[in-house]
Amino acid sequence: MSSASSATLPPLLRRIPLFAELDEPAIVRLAERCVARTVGAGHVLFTTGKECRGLYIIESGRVRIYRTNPEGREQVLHIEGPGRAVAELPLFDGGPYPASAVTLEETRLVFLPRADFEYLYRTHPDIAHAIIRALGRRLRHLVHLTETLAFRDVAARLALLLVGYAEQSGRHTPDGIELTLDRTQEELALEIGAARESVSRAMTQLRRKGLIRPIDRDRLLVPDLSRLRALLPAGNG
Amino acid sequence: MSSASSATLPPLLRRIPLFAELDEPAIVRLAERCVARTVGAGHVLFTTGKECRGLYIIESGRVRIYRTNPEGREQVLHIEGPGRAVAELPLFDGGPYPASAVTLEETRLVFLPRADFEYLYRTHPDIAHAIIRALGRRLRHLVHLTETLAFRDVAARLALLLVGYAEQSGRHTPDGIELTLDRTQEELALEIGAARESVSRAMTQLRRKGLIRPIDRDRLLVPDLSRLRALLPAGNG
DNA sequence: CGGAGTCTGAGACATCCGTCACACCCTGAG
DNA sequence: CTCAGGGTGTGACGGATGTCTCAGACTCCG
Repeated sequence: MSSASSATLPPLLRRIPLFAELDEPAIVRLAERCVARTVGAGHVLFTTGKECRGLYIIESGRVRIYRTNPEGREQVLHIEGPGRAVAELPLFDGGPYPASAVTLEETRLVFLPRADFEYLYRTHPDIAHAIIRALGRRLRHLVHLTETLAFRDVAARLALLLVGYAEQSGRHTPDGIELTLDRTQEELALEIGAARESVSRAMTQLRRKGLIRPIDRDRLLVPDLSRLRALLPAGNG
Repeated sequence: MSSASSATLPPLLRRIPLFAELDEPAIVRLAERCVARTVGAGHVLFTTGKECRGLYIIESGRVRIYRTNPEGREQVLHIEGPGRAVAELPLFDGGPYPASAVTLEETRLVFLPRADFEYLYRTHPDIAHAIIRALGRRLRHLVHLTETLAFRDVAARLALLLVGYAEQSGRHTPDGIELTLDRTQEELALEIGAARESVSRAMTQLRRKGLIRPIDRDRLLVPDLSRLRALLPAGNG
């Protein structure tokens, strides 16, 4: 962890979408209050029920937000990457963290204490609005996740996840959409609320149906996205 | 459906928490833009994916927010009652409705068109803040629902629901907490993402363990709330 | 009184999926 | 090269739960 009143912080803050439109004095003031820190993979930022001290903004790396049950099973709620903020919600309603957060890889974070965050969004309505949009995005995602968990079997949930990846980061090729799966089946399982073995079996199932084709260890091809999508709940992507 | 520029609307709006703090001119202006309507039970207000036209505020009655899958199964996301707003989310991000809404009983609604709502929350930061809190409440609820669906069996999910009812509307008696269950098992099943028969079985299970005791057709007694709560996921209520 | 409709409880059954167990593959360290 | 460790594929098994079916109870209405 390192103090962050250095001269390098303001331009860095400006690269964060949330703060992009702030004027220079606001950025400088912000930089004085922020603390930048770099943490390794697997670092727990906060856990369910703990009091919220401030806002985390991801500069680089990825953070997984999840809930655990008493038996240790885990359900991933969402994964946030560079430029995204984490834990805006408890800042607004003053409640505890509703979930836990852990870094997936080495991650550089900017931490903004709660009081300064409040000042910021009260003086800058655009920031408040941006935060509302972020909350909205998260709410939509959770609605979707809820339906997925409630209705679909493991193969469909996996298909849903793959469609998401394909749309987000897939590369179009003559044979279909190629995507890099930089996660283990264990991690996929946490995201769709299933056991690792079930994911393995679901993969096999999708492969047998010709919906996906492995290329090598961590890449696969989706020959026909629409066929994969056909397994999904209707009315969304 | 009836126009609502009558003199009765302003005091009515003031009873709604969201607008409680508005000054008189704002309330009057708001009343001019609102449309009040009364609809019967089972009226569908909007469905998943449809474009959002404005904000609904419930004056009396109850509205169920839910998602359906292609096979017709339904998952209730939440149920809102008098004083609550419905569908704030799409108003902020301009997206479609993430879920569907239907009235559970005869319900009186105030409808506020989107453009007027935007003007309102841009000119009244307190309103924006109240809306954020409402979104936050909903987000917390969904996080909780997600964990419940992902982790717990039907009996535990039912126990969770009953604890909620007991805390919200239970009457304390010498024998324990008495609560009126004004819903059929079918409705309970939709809320916890289960089949009607499973709810029936879970009820039996809870009864056998002495966690609940039926009083009559639609009332039951919870002799010891803490024992019921013990079935729940740890760390929340 | 009787009949229709709704709600509930319960049994039979199939299915999905989590868990346990184990074999195989690949990689990297020694 | 050899071996340990992580990731993956697969089989066996049992438990939870959805579906189907039916019976009994209650309400409403004539």
